[in-house]
Amino acid sequence: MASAYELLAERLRDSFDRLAPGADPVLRPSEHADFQANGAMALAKALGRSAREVALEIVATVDLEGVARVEVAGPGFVNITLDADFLSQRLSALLLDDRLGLAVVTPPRTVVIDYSAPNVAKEMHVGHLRSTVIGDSLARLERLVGNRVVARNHVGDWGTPFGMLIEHLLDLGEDRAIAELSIGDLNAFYQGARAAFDADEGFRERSRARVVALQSGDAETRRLWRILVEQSVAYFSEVYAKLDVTLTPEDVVGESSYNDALEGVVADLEALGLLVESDGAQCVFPPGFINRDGEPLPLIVRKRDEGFGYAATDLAALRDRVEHLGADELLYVVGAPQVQHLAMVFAVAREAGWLPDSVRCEHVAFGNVLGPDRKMLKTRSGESVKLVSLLDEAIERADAALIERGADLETAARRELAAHVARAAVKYADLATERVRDYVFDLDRMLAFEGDTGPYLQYAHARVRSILRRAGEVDLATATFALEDLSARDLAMGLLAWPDVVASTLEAAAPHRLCAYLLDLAQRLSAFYDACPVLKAQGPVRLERLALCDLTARTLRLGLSGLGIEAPERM
RNA sequence: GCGGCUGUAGCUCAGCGGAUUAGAGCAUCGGUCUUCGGAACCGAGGGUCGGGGGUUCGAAUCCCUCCAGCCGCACCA
Repeated sequence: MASAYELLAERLRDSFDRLAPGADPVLRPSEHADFQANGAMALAKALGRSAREVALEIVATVDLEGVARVEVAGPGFVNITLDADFLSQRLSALLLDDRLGLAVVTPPRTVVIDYSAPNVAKEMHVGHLRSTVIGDSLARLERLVGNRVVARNHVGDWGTPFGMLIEHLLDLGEDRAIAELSIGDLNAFYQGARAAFDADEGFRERSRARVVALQSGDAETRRLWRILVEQSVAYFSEVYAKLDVTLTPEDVVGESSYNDALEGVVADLEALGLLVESDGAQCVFPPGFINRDGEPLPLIVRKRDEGFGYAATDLAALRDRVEHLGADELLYVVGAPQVQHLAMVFAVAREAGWLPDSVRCEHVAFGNVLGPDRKMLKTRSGESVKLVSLLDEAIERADAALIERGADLETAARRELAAHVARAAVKYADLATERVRDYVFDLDRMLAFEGDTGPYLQYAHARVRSILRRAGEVDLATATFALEDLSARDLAMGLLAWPDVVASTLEAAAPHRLCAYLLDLAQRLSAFYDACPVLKAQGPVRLERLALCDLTARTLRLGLSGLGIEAPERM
């Protein structure tokens, strides 16, 4: 089923097209009408006629019989107001639709989403929060519209630090090292290794030798390395569970997975004539990238010491995703500082023919999480903050808030609810502002149960669910929608917007649009049941109101699920 | 130096190919309803949309320029 928006857009395009082939209207929701269509001014110019005349002609020719009323509103635009019957029909259709009007993409597209990407034997910190939460929301939404999602957790499991980490593991003894890693004390482990490396020349030498052994495939070294990887991945899984994120160990495809493909990347670039030697390194110079001296900037594929840089790994991963996974879309949920690097990787991949124009490839960049001082979030001692400790603190505070509000629950149930609320608070705060901006991590603000927060949305849902529970078993399918009260009509318009919001959110890879929509919907809901008592009403009016409540509850729940946020029945 | 991102109400932020009076949340003030869960609703005050130019009938939005903050600019990923 096409959304009301799509239907209007199509009819309008027909009308514009009749006046001037190829003319394209802009349609958007408006405060002054249900929708506003712009573009008559441009059309008038192209035709050499007056804007008003053209607008009148649009009104006369657009075929919205039985759908909407169109009227001239200003020099370059027209207002569109949906007919009550049409609205009512639409709502009735939604009642029978689990997806609330959301169309399934056919045929499904394969969307590869690269997100989270923590480092082995290194603590997850708030920087990983953003990639993980944003990536997971996009993954959930892509699945919701019927696309096939391949999550790739590009874990940092290779490179020179592993010489040092393996030697440290041996110094501690395997059992103790595993014990340290398995309780999630990755900071202590990593810093222990770092300290030994900085202090002890002998350790440094052993580390260097160990890197060589690792890279040459020495069996015992590989075994030790695997311990580090497995312990870390197990720990990451615990964090993902605590965050309620859909990533699994199967999604972990670390940097090392591409080792065997790196030679091929270099050889193929060479064969394509793209490879240039510069200062002993093998480079590609994609056009348009300049260094600080105004000279072309290289993407270093192979270093002077014959080692491969991360550009080679990224290129190998990209090839794999297009050639073997059959990606139609590649999304890289990676921090904003990597813009130039990724732009260069994409440019080289396009040049090499590894990334066809038909494949959408996007760096889903995001800004930093800041502390109250508006600088990068750090502990008092200057270390980065452990992600789990932030989550644990959020849960404690949510629990305290529930107790304070007199939550009538067993302890275990209350603790579980607190975890739901805490996740909602943290995730919503992360998702609700435009990705590329930095934001301040402030638990007080996030956990407020009023205003623009995750818990508020959960509350709105729980409250409307409570009304529906009290109403008992009712057959809503027979509801009809008169929408006599303005607040009911506003709510209905909000419900109809759902599919378009999802589409727009995915198009821009911008979950904050969905956040804004859900908040707006919750506000329309409040206004509605303030003005329209549900359970006190009788007959068809009661049925209509119950149906609106039901649709809103389902939209909130489904929308929150797309953000990775649970919608509890009670709270 | 070059490039990128950010700059909108006291605070936190929306504003998605230009369009009617620039919106929301928090905070402040006032009001409503003998509360279908008040974690409510309605309203008011509060804005040189960083500054300045330009394009346009019309600019927070497009172009140029300047200012401020952050980030990146060859072998660590």
